[in-house]
Amino acid sequence: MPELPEVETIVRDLRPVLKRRKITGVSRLPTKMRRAEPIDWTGSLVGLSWKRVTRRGKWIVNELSADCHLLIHLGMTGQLQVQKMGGNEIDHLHLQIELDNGKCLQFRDVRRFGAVRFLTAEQALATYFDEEGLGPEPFQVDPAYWFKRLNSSQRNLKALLLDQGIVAGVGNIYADEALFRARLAPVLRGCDLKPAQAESLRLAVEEVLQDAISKRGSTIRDYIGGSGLKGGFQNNLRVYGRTGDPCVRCSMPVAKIDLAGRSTHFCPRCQVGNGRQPLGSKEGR
DNA sequence: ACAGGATCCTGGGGGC
DNA sequence: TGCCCCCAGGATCCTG
Repeated sequence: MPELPEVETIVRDLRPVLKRRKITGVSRLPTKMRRAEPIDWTGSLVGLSWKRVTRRGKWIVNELSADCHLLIHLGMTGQLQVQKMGGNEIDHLHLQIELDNGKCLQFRDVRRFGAVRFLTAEQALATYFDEEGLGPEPFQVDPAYWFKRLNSSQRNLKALLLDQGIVAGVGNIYADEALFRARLAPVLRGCDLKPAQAESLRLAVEEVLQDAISKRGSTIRDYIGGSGLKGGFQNNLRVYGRTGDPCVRCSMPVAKIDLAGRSTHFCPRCQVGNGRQPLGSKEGR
């Protein structure tokens, strides 16, 4: 389930491989993808070449010539790799872009929760994400903005972290991990946050994402990097997927609840809820 | 405004 | 062995 660190890893892997490559053909079209745009993919893409590969939130941004952009969202099971042409047949291949060096960029997505968008020069990228309501990058969050966005909401912290309009790129794994690092209970409401707690959460989000990037992300199930390598951060997760294991700080068993429609892992003892106590913890006020 | 559920989608795993 | 059911969760939509 790729979140920001996994997407960043893929972007870094693909960047040198796609640099200046020209598109010579499109041999698999994303027609089975959900929300697939009914455009002429071959006519739009063939002849264009890569300028840069970047990332915005969980989106992979391919900057192409003629000011066009190919945006790819991996959803939950998306994989993006460059392979040699004529390899083994691959299941769930939804986009195959042939390159001028005998290789191809393959977008595979078993569950089709991902998305592919093509933007022409007229559909400027500069305004696209703003219009989509995507929030700031986690490493560029203004502390005043952060406190205001959180503190003006009655929603719980888990839901706020998952909201891509507040901060882009955080998913279920790193939301739980950031809350653990900040010692804040996921059920705590934004409006209950004190400024210092909001700030420690902001820093925890930055820190956990940075740590995960340095380990090439977490491979829980399907994720592989752009070079086919698995991530290494799954071994550093402190609460996600560790239900019942002793908390690394206080040895209380890690709890799992359903929150904001997602499985949510936390330590009931050392993640404080400012009075909002989920499972009989004695912490907080 | 917010919570919660349903939806999309498939493969893996547990239980029987 | 085989079958059924549940689970995973990114984003979006709908309802209460």
